[in-house]
Amino acid sequence: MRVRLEDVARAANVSPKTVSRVLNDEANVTDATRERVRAAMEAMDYRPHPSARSLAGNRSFLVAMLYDNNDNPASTYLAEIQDGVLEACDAHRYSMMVRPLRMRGGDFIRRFDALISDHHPDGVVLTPPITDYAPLLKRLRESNVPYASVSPQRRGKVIGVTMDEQRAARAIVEHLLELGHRRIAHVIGIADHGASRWRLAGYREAMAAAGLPEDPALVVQGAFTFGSGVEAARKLFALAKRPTAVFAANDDMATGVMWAAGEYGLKVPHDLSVCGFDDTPLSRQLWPALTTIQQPSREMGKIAAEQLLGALRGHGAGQLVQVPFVLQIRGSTAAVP
Amino acid sequence: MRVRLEDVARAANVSPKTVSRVLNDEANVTDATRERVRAAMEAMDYRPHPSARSLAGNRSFLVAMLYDNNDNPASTYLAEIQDGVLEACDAHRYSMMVRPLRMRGGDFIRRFDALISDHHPDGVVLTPPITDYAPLLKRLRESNVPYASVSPQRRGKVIGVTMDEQRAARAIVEHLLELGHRRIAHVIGIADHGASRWRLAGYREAMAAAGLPEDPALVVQGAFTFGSGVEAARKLFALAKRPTAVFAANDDMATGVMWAAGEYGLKVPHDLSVCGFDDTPLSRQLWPALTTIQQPSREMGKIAAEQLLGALRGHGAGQLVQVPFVLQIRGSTAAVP
DNA sequence: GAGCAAATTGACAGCGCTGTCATTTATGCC
DNA sequence: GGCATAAATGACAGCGCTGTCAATTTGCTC
Repeated sequence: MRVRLEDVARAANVSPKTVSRVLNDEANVTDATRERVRAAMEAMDYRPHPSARSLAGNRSFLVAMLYDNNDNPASTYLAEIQDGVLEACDAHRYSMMVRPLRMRGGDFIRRFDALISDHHPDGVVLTPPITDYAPLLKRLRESNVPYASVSPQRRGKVIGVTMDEQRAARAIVEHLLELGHRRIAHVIGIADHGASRWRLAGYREAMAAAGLPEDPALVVQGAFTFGSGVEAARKLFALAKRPTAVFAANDDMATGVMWAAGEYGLKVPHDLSVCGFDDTPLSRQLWPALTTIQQPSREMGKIAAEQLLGALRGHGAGQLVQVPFVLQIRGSTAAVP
Repeated sequence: MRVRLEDVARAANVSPKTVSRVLNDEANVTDATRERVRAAMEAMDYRPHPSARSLAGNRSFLVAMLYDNNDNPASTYLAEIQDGVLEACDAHRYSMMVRPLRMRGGDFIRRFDALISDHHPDGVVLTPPITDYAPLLKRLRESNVPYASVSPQRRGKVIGVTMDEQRAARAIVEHLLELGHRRIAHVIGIADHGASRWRLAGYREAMAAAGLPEDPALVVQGAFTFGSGVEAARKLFALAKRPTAVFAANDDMATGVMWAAGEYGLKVPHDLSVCGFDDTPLSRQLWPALTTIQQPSREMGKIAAEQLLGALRGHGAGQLVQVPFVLQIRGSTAAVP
């Protein structure tokens, strides 16, 4: 039979309420009592019943991770974030659920409300691009559900984790400039995503700093997908003055650019340097391997969850933590011929 | 304030217990009453409190999806399975949690027990290679936790979903044979995984059927990773009589083979045909794109979860459903020169 | 329409915990 | 040492449901 809190109380010779206090790390228990109760719990291998705790205490010990499964970023990125969130939740004995939540389609808010009333999460972790969906943020505040964001566009009072994507983008374009490239193209991601904006801004910043005026023909719209990278590249290769290097806003599109280069008989990196952003496993498996920006996604998921959990447990308000990036230089970029 | 079952009962002019019966689709409620209660629930947008239900009814409405995060298959594969499981759980108003569970390391069973006593899932979905880990299966039976498996090795009384991987492997090797290849190599996956065994068996079956004796030098051990594919390919390319085609047991290894081909100056598919297994998104993004076997992973996750949920809700015992595969012929395979 | 079995409905306790508030014990101060 | 105050502990109700079993209604037979 299951060991209940009452059994532990009897064994430690205290009231159930005191055991509950120890369980929840509450104040007003002498060290001696606390130790005795802890020992009893340990000895009996006591496991609190989550539903009972949740029902009586009016909280669920549940964190929901929300993602968009329609404009969603690469699944490996999400899987890594998820892994990090899970790790943090486990450490704090919270459980985690994942919720795909299609942003397009009018009933987004209704489905969010259903999530809340069906599962009562104590808090929510938002992943891009959901981090910036205003109606959702509004609803979260209204319903008083704490949340943390991974790479949100707006800073301010938001808690969670970011990386300086603009500086990273600038760094990768500077790498191309150092290799002697001047006609450097950029393939933009989905227009309103923060990732797209920052990466474009970093590109512009580096180009401007190098004294190169922007050539609108070299900045092409993409959509973060492989296919959109292929199409963007075709436009670029059809130009009279073709670029010598392309910086795509993510690895999938960069892969598309490399594919299109194959189509046009362009050798990477000899005839064309290509770089991406994200350092997906894929980027190491291409031939040649892709120069890109490594983002510590798993770590970012973990940090976002930790900020959320810290806030939930009243350890201060939580912050927006910034993590470093790494420029991964591989075979897809080389000096201009 | 939250709408409770009691409120619905009052509105429908019945006892709380009757509302509970309607909620749980129990027998012995007249159609008229049932309809009246349903209408009241609808009108009040009633949402049962999961913890209360769980506490009183001694079940959790929770399904746990277990995966191995150390020998784990490609993350996109798992992400798709997860998506399917989630879809099925949602449809039946169950919640889902994901649990990475490292198979190596002695405390596997202890961590599994912790999962059960911490979260009380009503059932478990197993993904490969965890599906075949005997100590776990034993423990599941002992603790009487229902489970469904995705691609289990053992058949018998197991419920879940499979694909005829041997026949699929045979089909892809037959495709190579039809292109005129005779020296066809195979790169094996991690030895004791069902996937590796079936795919090897299919390869052998096709070769034997074509009257080709097995050349041990052409069958190389890999480990399902990109790197192991590269290494396996180097061994193959170093042979005096190099193969004209390679069938790798998954796409990651096939990608490694293509990479190694680049190293050796071999053109795919002109000098070497390569094919894989799984149809990961990656396989379409290579140049040339990879001939491979498409597995309906998402669908498989959904089916496994449905079998489990069906069994949980007493709709019969559940079955082992077999799903079809599709041979995706792409640019990486061509006629022998 | 009485008599009986079967179907339907309801009363009530209790799942395992925590919130509230009362009670007991320790601590500090003159 | 006596008193005021704070810290520690406990009693008890109740969170929102469902299981058990008793009460009531319905349908059937003769």
